[in-house]
Amino acid sequence: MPRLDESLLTGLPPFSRLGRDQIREILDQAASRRYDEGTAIFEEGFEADRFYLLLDGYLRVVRTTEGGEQIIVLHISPGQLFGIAPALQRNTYPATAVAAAESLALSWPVGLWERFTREYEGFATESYRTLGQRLGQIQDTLTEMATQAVEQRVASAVLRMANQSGRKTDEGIEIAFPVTRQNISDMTGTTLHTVSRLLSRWEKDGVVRSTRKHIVVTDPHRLVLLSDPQG
DNA sequence: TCATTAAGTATGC
DNA sequence: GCATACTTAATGA
Repeated sequence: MPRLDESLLTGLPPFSRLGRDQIREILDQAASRRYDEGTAIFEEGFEADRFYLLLDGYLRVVRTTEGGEQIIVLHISPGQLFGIAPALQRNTYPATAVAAAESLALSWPVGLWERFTREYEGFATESYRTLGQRLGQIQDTLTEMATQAVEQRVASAVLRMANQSGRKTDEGIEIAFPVTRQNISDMTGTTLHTVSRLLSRWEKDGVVRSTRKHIVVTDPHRLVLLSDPQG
């Protein structure tokens, strides 16, 4: 395995307080792997033998119901830790992580978790901050699901992806990874047909522009209004 | 208001 | 040319 460059981790929150030598130590123990779009990094219920950091790409965190339907719980962006089951005192992964685009991740054996939190200043704090933020986001979507109409939920989901991964283009804010209507319906608890109809209408109204697996938010402000029940 | 069924077109390997 | 993505209309809970 090629030696990993220290610049991969410098500046990332979990490691920002560490010196060069410590970053070197951490990298020397890491495995680095590339994942094709659609590949699972790990699966729900399986033994959590490693924890991960996403260097490049985007992930969908997915849970499957008894009925076999998929629910997209959240997305992971570059620089974020994921699969941190040890922080939850778990020995199995609570969800499946799937590469939404071609992705690159580092990973370490769970056995190192305890040492990381003990020896690397800021690592524990950042991990729990990440968990807290995710819990907050999950709670938000949960309340949204229970209280808001479909159009508001879909608008929020699209905005969330645009905010998290959006890159600005002359057209507007472009979601940086491939998303299907089905994916969005898996995030919002509706059907792909309803999502398709909404996107078609929004496109006609000049709020978004979309082609297959690709969405650009051309009028973010209008979309924010659409996500608001008062509209 | 929204899911379901159904029947079609478009797109990309 | 085939699978996958997407669109649209009709129907009914």
